[in-house]
Amino acid sequence: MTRSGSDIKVAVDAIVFGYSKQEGVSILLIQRKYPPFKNAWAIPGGFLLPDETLEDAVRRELREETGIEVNYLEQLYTFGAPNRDPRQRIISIAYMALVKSSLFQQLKASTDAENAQWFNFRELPPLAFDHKAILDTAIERIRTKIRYQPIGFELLDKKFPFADLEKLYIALLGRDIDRRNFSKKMLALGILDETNEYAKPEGKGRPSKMYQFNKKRYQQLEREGIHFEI
Amino acid sequence: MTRSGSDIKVAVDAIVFGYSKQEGVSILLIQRKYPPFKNAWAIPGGFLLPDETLEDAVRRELREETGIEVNYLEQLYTFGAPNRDPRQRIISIAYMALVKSSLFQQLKASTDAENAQWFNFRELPPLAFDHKAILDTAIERIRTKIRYQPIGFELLDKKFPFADLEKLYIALLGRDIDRRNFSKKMLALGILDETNEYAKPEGKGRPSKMYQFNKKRYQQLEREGIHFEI
DNA sequence: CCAAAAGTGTTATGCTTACACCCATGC
DNA sequence: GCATGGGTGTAAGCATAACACTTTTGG
Repeated sequence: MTRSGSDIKVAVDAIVFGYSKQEGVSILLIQRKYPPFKNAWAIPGGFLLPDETLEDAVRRELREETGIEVNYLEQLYTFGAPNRDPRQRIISIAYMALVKSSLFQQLKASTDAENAQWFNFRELPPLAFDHKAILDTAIERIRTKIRYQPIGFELLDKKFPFADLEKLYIALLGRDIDRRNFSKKMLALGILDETNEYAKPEGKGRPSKMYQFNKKRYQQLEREGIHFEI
Repeated sequence: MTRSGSDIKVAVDAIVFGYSKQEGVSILLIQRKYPPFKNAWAIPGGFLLPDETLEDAVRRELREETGIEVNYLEQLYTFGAPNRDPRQRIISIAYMALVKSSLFQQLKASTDAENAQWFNFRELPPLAFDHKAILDTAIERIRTKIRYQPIGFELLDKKFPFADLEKLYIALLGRDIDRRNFSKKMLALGILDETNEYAKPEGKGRPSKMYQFNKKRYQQLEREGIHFEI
């Protein structure tokens, strides 16, 4: 075993996804105030403290830099190329985070997060460091994962109109999906519960029933070895 | 951004898988010579040097500790709980590595790797640190991944009898698979090329044709968006 | 009553699964 | 010639994919 590693630093970064029917899928970026890459956009993140877990570090950095609280966090990949930061060797453990729709919309509206800003995931600005690669990895991950794990619900509110779920899938997958087949599959699995609430109609159109993700039921199916796939 | 991280060290660890028809799926472990966990078995690995890539570090450590050269390497997960090492904070970036069958069998035979040893993946000894968790992650990963990515071939030789491939799947998945359906699917995709060689019969039974993985064809299918699934 | 969005069933097709007998070799 | 492992096809069932009209609301 070779003993070394002393002047290598460890950081965490988080790709935060938000969603609303109007804005689509968005990603939270911050604008750098100092060189290198001064004024460029970057993924929020920072150095790991000596006694905190990786996840705690991510949550802390997000709080400090953007004021956000996420409700889903998943480790993505660790980026460690020797020259990814021009100043010194930094290993970055990247996480993917998801924010509930209502919170995302509040944040969109507020100006609290001084230099943080949401960008549609298809119209991203140039990014600092190797953050483009990190982001691509995250987008790839969420796209793949939404097809066989119920992470989409983490981007929606507790109760949501069915059409919002469908639009989320369309936005992420970048292609149309058949509404009938989609609802058939979702409802057949029993992981969606109908509520007796209705969405307030916005402008025109028939108001939709509100649905709710049934996590218990999902975990039950998971234990039985039943997987869904869209 | 919080500046810190100075006395956190970075290590890489590798879960090395080997396979032979006789031995089944095996994992390479080393026996620790010094405390903590003196004499306990552990996953090979060590500290990252200031200027090497993560993959280079893994390959170097494997060479140093076990004399092995792997032909497939994939980042698995990063383990960083504050107390995973009793001495100090160590972040470990774990990799999964695969070794070709013939090389695995050479290594089994040789005593070069003084304190390194292969263990069947179902009969593992108690492990040092959090290495059990790392190993479980790796086993889970290879099991899932072999079903939709052609990583099984990385454990076999360039040319192999079809039955070996089948046995590898049976060993990894831990259940029988239907020989006819399995070969139908594999051959239908065209990712396996028949050679005109035959395996030397060992003892009894009809000798089997040797097959070869057609990587180009697989990459072609991948580009066309066609996925296989066992 | 018109425009917009929600809600809902049926059929065809392809894929997956289940299943059993013959073949080539060594001893 | 027998024991061992290799090689092969077909039919049923199931899941997926394709497809369009009716309902409810606001204006």
